[in-house]
Amino acid sequence: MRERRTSAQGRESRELILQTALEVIGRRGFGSTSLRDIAAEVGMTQAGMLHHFGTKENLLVEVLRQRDAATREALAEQDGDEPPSVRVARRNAETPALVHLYTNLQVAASAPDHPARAFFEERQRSVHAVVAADVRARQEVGGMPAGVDADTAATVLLALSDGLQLQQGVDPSIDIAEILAWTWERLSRAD
Amino acid sequence: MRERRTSAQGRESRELILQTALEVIGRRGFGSTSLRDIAAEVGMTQAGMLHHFGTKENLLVEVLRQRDAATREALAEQDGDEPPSVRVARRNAETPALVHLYTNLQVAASAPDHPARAFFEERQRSVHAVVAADVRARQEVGGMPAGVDADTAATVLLALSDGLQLQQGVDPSIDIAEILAWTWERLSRAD
DNA sequence: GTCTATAGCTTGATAGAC
DNA sequence: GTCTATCAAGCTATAGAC
Repeated sequence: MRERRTSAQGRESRELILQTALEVIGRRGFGSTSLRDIAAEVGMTQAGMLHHFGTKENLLVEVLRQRDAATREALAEQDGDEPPSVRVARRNAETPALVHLYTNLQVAASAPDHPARAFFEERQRSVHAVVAADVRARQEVGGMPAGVDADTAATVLLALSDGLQLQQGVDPSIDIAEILAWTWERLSRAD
Repeated sequence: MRERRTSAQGRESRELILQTALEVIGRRGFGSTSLRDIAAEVGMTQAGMLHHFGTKENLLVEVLRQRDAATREALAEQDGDEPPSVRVARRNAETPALVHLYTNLQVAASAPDHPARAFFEERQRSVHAVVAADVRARQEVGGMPAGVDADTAATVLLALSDGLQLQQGVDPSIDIAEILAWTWERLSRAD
């Protein structure tokens, strides 16, 4: 029983750290947030946090990993006829801090030797696969013209999502889901 | 004459610094390039460089400013029927370092108090205006259906460009101009 | 206009006690 | 699992000589 309790506490610490990290980054901005800043808010020291995650990048990647898992679950639920890209965008609009973290970390991970690079490579592949599969499924039901290449469409939808998130950093008035839906609608027009 | 010569030398120093900054960032990556790194390659000290630009951000923004000016000139030249977004993408493909710098600096400028924020706000406005005007011009000639809202189309094309650049950081195999042309073609289909 | 020297700060990470 | 203490390194920016 002791082991169980210990392990549960450990899990709670991790949860608290991840959640707080996101909060602080949202408030101070990615570039101005240090491990110390997060630790202070958690009520722990920098060293204490690193005991759980090893490095800063591990910690941040873990935030995104958890979010991705939650997003997959949310997508599994039935919800009208909207494509995944639009549904995810609506969801993300509720958590701007997460979008900020995602964008910043991905850009940093462009460096060939960045520790988070592998995560983003894999993530890009898997997300692309989901979106492309959705397009193909709709083509079989006639919801999307067969003339549209599913992989290209997926690339467009995903890049558009990322680009809108990037632009939103500078111009917060952009409504990402709306623009995505507009684009989706244009792509769906019969040839 | 002395004044003329002095000023000309100053201009040459600035040029050399800007050019070298881009080279070094391309080689080492944005996140791993310090003023010292650039200065070393220029054959000058960090302090010497700051005499010309004041701060690091000023220097980097100046690189983008010059590039923007050159791009505007290039766009003015006649060149087939391709829309500005595609032409610019083809041009950018020749200078990946510049795309890397642009993307990184823009993300960093998302922070509300970042010194480069104003530059990107203004830039976004002006680029949007150019692209939207191009769409409207084509609508008058019949090259683009009137049912397409020009501002929305411009937002899509620009965000798509940015997003593709972002993704290219992780997956260099993406052909940005091709995807943009594909999207442009789909948007141009008559209603 | 360029240099030397350095201030002044922040950072991520580690060692070792408890 | 968490803390204290500290390291080693890095950075931008500035002061002042030349």
